[in-house]
Amino acid sequence: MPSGERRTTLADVAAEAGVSVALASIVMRGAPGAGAATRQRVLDVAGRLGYRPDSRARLLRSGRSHLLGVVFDVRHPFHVDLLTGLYAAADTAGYQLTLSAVTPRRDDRTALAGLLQDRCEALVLFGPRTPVAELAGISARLPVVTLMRGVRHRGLDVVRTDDRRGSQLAVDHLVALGHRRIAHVDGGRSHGSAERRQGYRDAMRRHGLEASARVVPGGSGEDDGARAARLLLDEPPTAVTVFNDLCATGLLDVVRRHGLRVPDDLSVVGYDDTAFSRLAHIDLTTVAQDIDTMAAQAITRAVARIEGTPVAHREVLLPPRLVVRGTTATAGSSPGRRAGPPDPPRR
Amino acid sequence: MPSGERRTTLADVAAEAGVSVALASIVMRGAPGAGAATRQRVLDVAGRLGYRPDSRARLLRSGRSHLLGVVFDVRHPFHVDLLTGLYAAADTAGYQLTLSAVTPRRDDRTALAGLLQDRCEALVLFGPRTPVAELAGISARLPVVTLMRGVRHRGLDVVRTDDRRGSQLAVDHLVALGHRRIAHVDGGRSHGSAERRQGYRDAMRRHGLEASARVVPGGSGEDDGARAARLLLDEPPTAVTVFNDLCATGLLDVVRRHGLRVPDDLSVVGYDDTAFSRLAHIDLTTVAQDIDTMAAQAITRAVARIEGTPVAHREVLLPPRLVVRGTTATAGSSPGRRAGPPDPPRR
DNA sequence: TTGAAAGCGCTAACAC
DNA sequence: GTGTTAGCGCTTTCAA
Repeated sequence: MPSGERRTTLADVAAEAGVSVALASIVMRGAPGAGAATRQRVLDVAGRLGYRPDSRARLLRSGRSHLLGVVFDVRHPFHVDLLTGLYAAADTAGYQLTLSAVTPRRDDRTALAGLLQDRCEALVLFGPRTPVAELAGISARLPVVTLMRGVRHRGLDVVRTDDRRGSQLAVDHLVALGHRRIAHVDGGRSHGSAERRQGYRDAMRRHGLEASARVVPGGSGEDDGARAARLLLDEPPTAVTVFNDLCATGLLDVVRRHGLRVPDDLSVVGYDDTAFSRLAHIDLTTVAQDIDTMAAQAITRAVARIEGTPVAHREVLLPPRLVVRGTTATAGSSPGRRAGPPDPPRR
Repeated sequence: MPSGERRTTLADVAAEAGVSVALASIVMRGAPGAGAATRQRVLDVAGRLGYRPDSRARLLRSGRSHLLGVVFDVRHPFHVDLLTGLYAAADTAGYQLTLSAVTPRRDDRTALAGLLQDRCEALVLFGPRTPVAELAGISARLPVVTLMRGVRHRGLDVVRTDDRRGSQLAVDHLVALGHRRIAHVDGGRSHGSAERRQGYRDAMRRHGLEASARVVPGGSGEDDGARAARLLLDEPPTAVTVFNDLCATGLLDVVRRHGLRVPDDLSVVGYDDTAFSRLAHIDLTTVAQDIDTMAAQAITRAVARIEGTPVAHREVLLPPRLVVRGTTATAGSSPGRRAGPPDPPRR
């Protein structure tokens, strides 16, 4: 019956070990100032009693919480992937993470409010939809680091991938394969959409291909990709860069049903290196964001702000990386599957 | 500069409003026992000062935390999907969730330890790999609800899908389509593997098909599916049920490359209804678990244990549901894509 | 309806 | 080395 006895407190341990609470506290924290024998005895008793320090009481007293609040969206696989690196980085920096999720039924504001009550020392927000004014208001009380969203405000730190550069990498890759008629499927109102489109435009211009540039309305979903494919089909290009991977799979499906072979007739580049892109079945060439560095930078920033370390720039722009898989090939290439190795190692 | 002033406390609000802290506390909690005018005044001051109650201090004093600890694994999309329903259910029950993630670099034990310090009133564990003995030990101190793992222990609550029944649904579906030579790709050491295999065996026997039953070693990854496909290829059945969706995609990829058409030459049923299975490109017939009910049941259980409400059974077994998509068709069917509606209504 | 006082479990000064 | 004292921000008796 769990509700029966009170749980073991530091006082219980101290009493059992025959020392004062303060001394027991010193031992439990691993702080200097306790005899070796005593230390061992207290530790033994604590273990035997199944003692677990109460982090709340501990933090309440010590003022600091060493807690970093994280808001992520369960719908975005990329967010979830980021958590791995974030935990590792926080651990290294000596901080704990407290997670609050955004779900289809739980918005940004709710997720944020929960963290604010938990007395986090800083907030790490994954692609927040919260208005900048609101974020700014919060950042007046505690440091806020924004990931994957280019908010421009002097109180907010931003860590994001250079999406413009990412699109350029995609176009450069296709041009190197001999493509000239390269289209771009837009992301609509999604974050990063404008940057990715601009990167495409820049690259086309740089290659002297502005004349054959073509931007088709798309979006972030599979449906959007399918719709874009139909628009493209009247006068198909030889290659296309797509806003993101999910949209790209929608496009792939439609063009294949219309008899186009990928990559023989059409090369396709996605964006984000979403988990499913790696499936042998999809095997999508895509632009990857450097997840681990993003995570590390976010934590570094947050900690620097908390501890008052000077930080040069408010915004960290990370270089993207092209992951070449099976949906891109040389322009006008003959049928046949590429012979290369499946995937470069990750992580 | 966020580090400047101390944050507003209840004492500040009380002082500013000219009342005692105790009274201010009553107002902030919405507890009865304060005059309407006073109530309004305190609320106004709190709003003006941007006061946020400190949950830690509050919980420390009141003893109860109304906090439910959740351990999930970032690698499992299914876990992430569950969070949505879990937040909703917890909210309804008047509890907060505190999340702790398992990652490739952060194990079950670490995730659990973090929550234990946070003084959760109960734990909800998603497919925990922790040894039963350890879980049992924890459950002596606070209620533990396990999801998606059939631990048998009198102190642990279990909420899971009837995987045996799930495999049977898959086989029944295939038999109804006229298949008789149906194989099963095993999940190896993964959780649920034995149940799913047993369900397959039961169903084959029930249909008088034991003679043509065939279990091929597989696993939970795409590679495992590919390997299984090669084993199957020497004497291919007309249909196959696969341990999970990821394994199924690996199998699909290989059999297609060997010239087999799906579903014309081979029907394939996956398991889990993982997000990518819905992609038009993959369009996998699969067995779905009832995510929302699982979430609701988990919370209901946890809360019942906390509040001492009697609960009939330790284990809740939820019925699975078959989702028919494009990888299954009648045995020996001629080429052509199925014409039916995309997804049938539940059950 | 309101306030004073005690104390949740712990840490941080300081004394011994 | 070790114990004493005070108090983090809040809720909770209990008395006024």
